[in-house]
Amino acid sequence: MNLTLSESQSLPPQSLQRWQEVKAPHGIGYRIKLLSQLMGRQFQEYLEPHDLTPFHWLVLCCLWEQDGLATCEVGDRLRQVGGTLTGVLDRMEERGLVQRRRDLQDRRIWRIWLTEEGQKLEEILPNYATNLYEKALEGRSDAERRLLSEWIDQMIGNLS
Amino acid sequence: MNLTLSESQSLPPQSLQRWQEVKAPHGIGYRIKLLSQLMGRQFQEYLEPHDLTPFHWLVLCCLWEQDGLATCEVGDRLRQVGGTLTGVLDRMEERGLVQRRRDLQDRRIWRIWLTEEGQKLEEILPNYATNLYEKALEGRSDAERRLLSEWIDQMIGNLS
DNA sequence: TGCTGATACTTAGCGTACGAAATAAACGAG
DNA sequence: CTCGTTTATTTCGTACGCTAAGTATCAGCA
Repeated sequence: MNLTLSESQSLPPQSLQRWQEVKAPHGIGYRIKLLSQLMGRQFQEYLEPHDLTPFHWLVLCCLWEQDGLATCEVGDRLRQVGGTLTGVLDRMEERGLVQRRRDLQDRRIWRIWLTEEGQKLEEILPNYATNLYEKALEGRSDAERRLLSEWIDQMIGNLS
Repeated sequence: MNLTLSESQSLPPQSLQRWQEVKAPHGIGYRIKLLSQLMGRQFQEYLEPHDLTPFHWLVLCCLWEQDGLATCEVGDRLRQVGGTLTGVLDRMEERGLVQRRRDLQDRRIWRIWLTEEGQKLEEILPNYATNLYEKALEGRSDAERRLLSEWIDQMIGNLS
């Protein structure tokens, strides 16, 4: 079996389907996730003093944008499956950053709400998301920025 | 504490040290690792039929380039710490892809050697590494390619 | 020869990450 | 109103990925 790219078109339909049906992220969450992977250690060292993992911070970013998201909505934004979220949210709840409450209309849904501590952190870590992204584009012309931004989008699956 | 990027210069020296002392990768291994993260599922689906995880494939790439590497040399190329490698190599050995043998000169070192099956896979998965990287740059002009390539290098820590 | 520090690797513990199976709740057709 | 399907979440098992601590070996030096 030859797996060169010229043959990537002939992947079983199901595989392609699964790749394409990935939902578009809302906001800048996934880009940040990508960057946090790229930045690696350096990124963690910013968060360490606050006893936050990158993942915790990403969840907080989502909630700062809109509090009371459902677990699956957070998953959509961060492109994580439910199984992963469960453990992360467990630890965040234990750590006192968020609280889970059941949706009153649809009792299948658990909504995630920021605690007071979670809200406070937004002020302590201001604009970090934007700055992290900007740093990657630092010193680039507008044309270059557009290209890079567009390229990232293409790489992670033709996002809007 | 303000964590905007303008203050990233004032990180404790030790932290900066740790970030900068990351060793440069040999060959294209780390770029591929980066791309495999970006490509995500799609990438795994290529490897699945061969019962390979992306990590297994990366280790194989290193060994195809040079067989009989020490564990720490593989770690350098893939930018992984020893603790991570141990488990991965355990599974690869169990799976019959590689074999660990002690270095005769320096008995602290365990060298990783491809088994027959590991060697065969090189022919089954030809040029995939290069093609994966090329696909990301597909349809770009030379100038754009240079920029993107340069930018990736910058992002992952000023590689050579 | 025996001590000391460096080096290569393993072990342990924690936190992601995924898919698949299980559970619970909502919903639509008859 | 009930049955089967869909949807939201959790649980389970496996595989990274990191740090810190432990073990074995080497290498230099008195």
